[in-house]
Amino acid sequence: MTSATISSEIDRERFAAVGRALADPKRLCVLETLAAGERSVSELSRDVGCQVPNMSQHLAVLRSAGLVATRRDGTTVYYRLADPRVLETYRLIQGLAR
Amino acid sequence: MTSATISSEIDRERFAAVGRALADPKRLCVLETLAAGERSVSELSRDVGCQVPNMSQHLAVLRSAGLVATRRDGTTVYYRLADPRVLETYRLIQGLAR
DNA sequence: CGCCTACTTGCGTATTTGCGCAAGTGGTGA
DNA sequence: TCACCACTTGCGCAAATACGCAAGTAGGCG
Repeated sequence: MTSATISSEIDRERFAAVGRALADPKRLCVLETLAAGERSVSELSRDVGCQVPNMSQHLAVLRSAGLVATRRDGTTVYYRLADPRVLETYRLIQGLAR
Repeated sequence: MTSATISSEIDRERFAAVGRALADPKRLCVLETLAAGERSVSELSRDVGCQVPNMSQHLAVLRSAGLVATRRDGTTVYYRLADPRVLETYRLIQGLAR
């Protein structure tokens, strides 16, 4: 299956949303961190090096693109990678960027 | 190899450039079109549905991200996918976007 | 050389995006 | 109920981006 599959404009818009989620270094850093296991917002904020509200916004982008999922425990929200293919995709991108 | 590989900030910036190239529906349409074989700028412009200068800029983004390559024949410039992994990555993204 | 075609680049503008900071929401425990 | 903690949301601003249009560049041909 090397043939071209032409998508609808609406579908391409959804695919582009995934691309946009992968278009920021901080969000990629989040994915790398989450590859080691789930993390709370404040932990991610500290590890990635940005303020908590900013991290929350980045996580919202990743979440709405379907790349991460959440679990709540008390007042703490834990984020994790939503699918192994997220890392797979990121690794492919890393390989392309040379 | 499920462990996390933490990249440098500089590397993540390059990875993010690939993500940015994949963050626009028109550019994704270009990739789908090029999956069927190389195309000239004017052909892509017609197929994707935008003006030639606009297409040229989109192609410059894809080119600087290393996703497409060019060949010149006379005054015509033909673009093609630079690597099979480009399509592979795009297909993974399509799969993630559900 | 002049002229045409194919493409690239520059420029102005409207829209989007990342960020900091302030304010709001929601769960927990005294 | 009150205070506290973790997180989300709203707002304003600077920077980046997509687009249309005009102008510039480059190769081919008479």
